[in-house]
Amino acid sequence: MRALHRLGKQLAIEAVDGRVLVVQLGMSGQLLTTGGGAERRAVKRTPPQATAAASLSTHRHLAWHFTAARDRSGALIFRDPRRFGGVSSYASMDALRETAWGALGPDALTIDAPTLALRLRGARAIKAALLDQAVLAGVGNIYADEALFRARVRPTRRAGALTHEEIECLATALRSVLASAVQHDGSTLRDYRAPRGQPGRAQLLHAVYGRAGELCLACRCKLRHMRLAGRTTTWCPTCQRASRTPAGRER
DNA sequence: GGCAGCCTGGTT
DNA sequence: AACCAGGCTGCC
Repeated sequence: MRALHRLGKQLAIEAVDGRVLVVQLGMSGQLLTTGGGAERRAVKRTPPQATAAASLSTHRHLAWHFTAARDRSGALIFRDPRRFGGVSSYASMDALRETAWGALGPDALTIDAPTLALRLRGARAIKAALLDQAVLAGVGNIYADEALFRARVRPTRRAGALTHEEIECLATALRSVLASAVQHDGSTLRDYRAPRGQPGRAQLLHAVYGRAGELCLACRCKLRHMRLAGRTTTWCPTCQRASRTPAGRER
């Protein structure tokens, strides 16, 4: 392998000959690793019950086997119970960038406010815009809700009607929510596992996702939920106001 | 734009 | 049996 690339939720594996495989995990996909020197070290630190939760040996659709010296060979496994994910190939990174990746928006992990402002045009709901990978690449249902909560923007707000201040806040929220999720090995709600098979811990940090009916961590009022852009959407009716708060009122 | 449909499995 | 789930495509 020559290099790894990522744009949004897509991972590109560039081979030595320049050809590229793109992995998209979809809803339930996982990339798991076995063997290699690192696993032995990781196993020592992993409690036995952590691996007993779910069988990671079913629904294995694809595996790449690597050989290396001194018994350090291993494999990379693509596992996807729900089969919404997939792997596709491209002749080169240029070919990928000219086609699939050319249609994606800028990466959400490093989005800045001016760039975000340029992307958020139109009358549709801000949440629908955030979920659109052509607008911004890398935000799914969990982190759209989490970022909107942190930015105190109601998901139904028209994307093109956000104030400069709100966009600034939203860009910062997107970066920090995603960076935190990466740092915590992602959100394991059911299927997802980090490469060594360990569950993520980012779900412990969710302020709104999956908490409809519970109390807002900031204001203690009851979190509401609705269907938006075909997805369950949870928000705080007090913290995330329907329109910009008039000057002089709270913050 | 919204939304059915893709697919499996867990919960109600 | 019906409904729900982390995503995305294609069809109105």
